[in-house]
Amino acid sequence: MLAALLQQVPLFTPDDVEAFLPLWKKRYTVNRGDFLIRQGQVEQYLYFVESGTLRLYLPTPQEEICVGFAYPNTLLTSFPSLVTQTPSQYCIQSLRRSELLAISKTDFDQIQEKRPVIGKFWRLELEKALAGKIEREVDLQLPDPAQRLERLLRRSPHIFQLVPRKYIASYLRMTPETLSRIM
Amino acid sequence: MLAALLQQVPLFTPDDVEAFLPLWKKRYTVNRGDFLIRQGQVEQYLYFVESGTLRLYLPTPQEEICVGFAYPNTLLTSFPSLVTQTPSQYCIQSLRRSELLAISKTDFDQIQEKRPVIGKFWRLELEKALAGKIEREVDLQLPDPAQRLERLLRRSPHIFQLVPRKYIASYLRMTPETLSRIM
DNA sequence: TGTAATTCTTGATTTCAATCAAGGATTTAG
DNA sequence: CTAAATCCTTGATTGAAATCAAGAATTACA
Repeated sequence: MLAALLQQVPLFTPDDVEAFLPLWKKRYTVNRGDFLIRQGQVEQYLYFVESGTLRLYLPTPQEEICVGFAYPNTLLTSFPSLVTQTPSQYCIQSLRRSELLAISKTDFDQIQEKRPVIGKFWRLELEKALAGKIEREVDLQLPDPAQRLERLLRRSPHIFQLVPRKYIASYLRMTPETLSRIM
Repeated sequence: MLAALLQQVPLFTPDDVEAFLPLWKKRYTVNRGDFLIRQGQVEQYLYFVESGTLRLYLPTPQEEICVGFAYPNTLLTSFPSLVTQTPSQYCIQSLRRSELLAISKTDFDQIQEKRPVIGKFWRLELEKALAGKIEREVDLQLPDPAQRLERLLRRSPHIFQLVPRKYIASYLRMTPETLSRIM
């Protein structure tokens, strides 16, 4: 599954894939409600979701602010913690039984040094992620809840099949009641 | 100025800097109100701000949504347009006389291929930018305007010296009146 | 430097989403 | 399969920020 995905990256030779794939050695199975990482822990892994659904959120005194979701074929990590090796602000919780593969930061850093093409792959992933966050930034600034919903429906309709509405509402910075009224 | 900054990047040898620096060959001077890029144009350059202040915004039928600022020693571009080579959604406007250096996308791509260390430099810049956007995403989701202001004051106090309040208000998704009342 | 343009502040009013509340639907898990 | 928990919907009310408005302060530039 990860294999299929990596094989389709045009940058990679079969040899690259063969070197990369075995580094994804940890297999995680997390049940509904379990945490992949909690606030305060330092992120050590980059994950690949094989099955299931997860939510990323920031716990605050007032509420849990949902900042993202992960589902099959997505990469997942507490990014700022991973790159700076500081305690994570965010929690990652599984919304159902989920299966993941993981590569450690050190293995990932090393193979990027050894194989520049994997460094380039990661650069392209970062570029995609950054462009996505810039889109998202605009979404969040739209003053009308219906507009925010519309943009999410357009860009990620599948989320509505996977994730309870209350989390989507938080992600769209509105209450579940408001989301219910405009859907 | 850019030279000083690049020399301080630990990754770079003097030879790297010598290869990189001359590619920043375009010099732009833009006056107050001038545009570096308008909606619909395809971004060709990565800019470095030598002096001045600029704002990045999304024009919408209802309002101009401010999504960022640039000031001396920052890199600047209409990022999604640059990486995907599609028309920019965003405008970049100068808020005062500003001077910039620019490197073309093609030159930048080429030197990253030739010198992996510059690819790595860019990867690290992307990681920083992405971590910053993730912080920003949380800032925008905070329901209380005073909290959003507080976080910006903490992280970027200098922009309050550089940028008219009305743009900062938009950036914080509130009206200038609200910002005035809570400052 | 003086004048026009722009930006900021403050007050009064309105609007729209949050909150509070309760019943109904769906999902989970034993 | 059933009970319990969770989640969603709908209505009534409240509250906080947007809007509207006007005057003051600041900044631009000729």
